[in-house]
Amino acid sequence: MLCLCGTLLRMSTAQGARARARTEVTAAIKDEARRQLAAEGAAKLSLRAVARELGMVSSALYRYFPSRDELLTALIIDAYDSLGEAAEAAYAKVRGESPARQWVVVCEAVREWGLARPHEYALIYGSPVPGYTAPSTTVPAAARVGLLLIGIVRDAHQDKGVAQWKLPAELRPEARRMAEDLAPDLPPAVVVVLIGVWAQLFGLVNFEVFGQFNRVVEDRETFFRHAAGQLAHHVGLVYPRSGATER
Amino acid sequence: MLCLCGTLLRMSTAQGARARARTEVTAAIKDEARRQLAAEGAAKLSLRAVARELGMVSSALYRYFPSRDELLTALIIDAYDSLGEAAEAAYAKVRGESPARQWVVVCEAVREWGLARPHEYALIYGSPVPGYTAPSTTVPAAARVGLLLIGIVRDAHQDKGVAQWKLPAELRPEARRMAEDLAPDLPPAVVVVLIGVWAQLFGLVNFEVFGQFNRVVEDRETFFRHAAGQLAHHVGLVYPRSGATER
DNA sequence: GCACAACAGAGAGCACTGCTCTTGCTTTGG
DNA sequence: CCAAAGCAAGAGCAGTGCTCTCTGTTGTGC
Repeated sequence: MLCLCGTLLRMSTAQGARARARTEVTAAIKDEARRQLAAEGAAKLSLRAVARELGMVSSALYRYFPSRDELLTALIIDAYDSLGEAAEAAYAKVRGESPARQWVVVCEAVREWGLARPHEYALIYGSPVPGYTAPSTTVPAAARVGLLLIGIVRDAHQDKGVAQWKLPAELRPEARRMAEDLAPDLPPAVVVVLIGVWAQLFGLVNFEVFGQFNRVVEDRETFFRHAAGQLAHHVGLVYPRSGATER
Repeated sequence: MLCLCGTLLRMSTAQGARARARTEVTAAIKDEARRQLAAEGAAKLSLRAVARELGMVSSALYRYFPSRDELLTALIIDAYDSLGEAAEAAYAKVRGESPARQWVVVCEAVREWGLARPHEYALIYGSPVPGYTAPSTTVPAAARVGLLLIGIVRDAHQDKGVAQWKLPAELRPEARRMAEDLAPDLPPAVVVVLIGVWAQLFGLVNFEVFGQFNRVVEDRETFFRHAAGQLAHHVGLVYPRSGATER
């Protein structure tokens, strides 16, 4: 036990030359893979090409990633983390401001991240590429943006309460379940709307990143800000200036 | 001119044995490709495997589709059409009923179509697979569901008017533009919300089809019906029983 | 300090892919 | 009836993921 702890500690802090080289090569592989991903898309990402570009033979690459799909999942996790970081950074900049503004700013950060890296975005919010389901190792990284959005609503709720909708009876048990799992301190009705709005946000970003808005929406930034504001309104966050949109 | 017309007419009505064989083989190829698509996903769809299964040699297949990507775009168009047909069929069944109900029923049809054929759904609403942008030949087929939704709102509007939101000033020019292109007979504010809701609908379906709701939403059908109802509410369609959801 | 094990890279090779080109054969239209 | 066009087949090229074997190298326990 203690011995194992010691080993782990030593490996993570003062790693030997070999271990360091390993992490460096691993990082180099992921970097080059990310470059190819950005250039050509996930479909054309090739292990051999990555190896070639790195000046090593393709079989050597399998010492670091047991398969192409494993490389891809590593990139997926990194992408989730990068997106989460971008969202959290945007959130940090508006910490003191109104919940609605925080919400819109985080949404815009997600959108901008996706527009800047369409292929990485496609990796995580497009169709799942490798097999069928993304391995469960991606779950924690994937949850970051969602948790951030929940946090914003939670703060607003603890502050002065959020407007909430009345749920139809058939949805109430499910709503209770979801609230218990995700945010026990929030009213079930809010959690239900939140989950829906979460998906809808990525619907908006998807359509823009994947070009479905081409020749439909022109001034997409303004449009998105408006839509994100409506989503905020929908989860009960109200703009201080009494609503940018109203009946 | 006349001669050409005659030729075209003859080709489309009483096509020769060769032409018939060609359309038959083309259909068989697409069928087999669709089968493999459903079984393994777009990434593993292989021209050679399709040819093998059909008992022909791979090079022969290039007489019918000039490349793998062309085959895929053919499948994409078919998928759009199939989805559009499903949506229109669902719409036809509730023609006389309230706009809100029509809306929800069409949304549910989209969801069910996607859940039944996740890979075909991924082809059209997931990340664009072939190169970068889907060729413009897919546009008309792609618009069917959107036009159907617009139609529902238009009918409701002509009937008794729909509730509409006040737009912020910065969005008004863009709103006018969008309304002019898509539905000149609808108020710009409605069109803006409609486009947003259109994207949000597919955000909901995306998350469900691609498994983002796994371990988050359990009773997904009820949840979706509720969310679709809220979207209807959002575009100004109101339930006859004074709203399934209210403040 | 040294032997042994774990590791890293190289190369060959397998089965597969998309795609091209050439070669015969069949159908079709003038 | 015959040239032209359409079709299938086969060989072949360049590329892919992945495995296996074979060398060196590096780190570790005795």
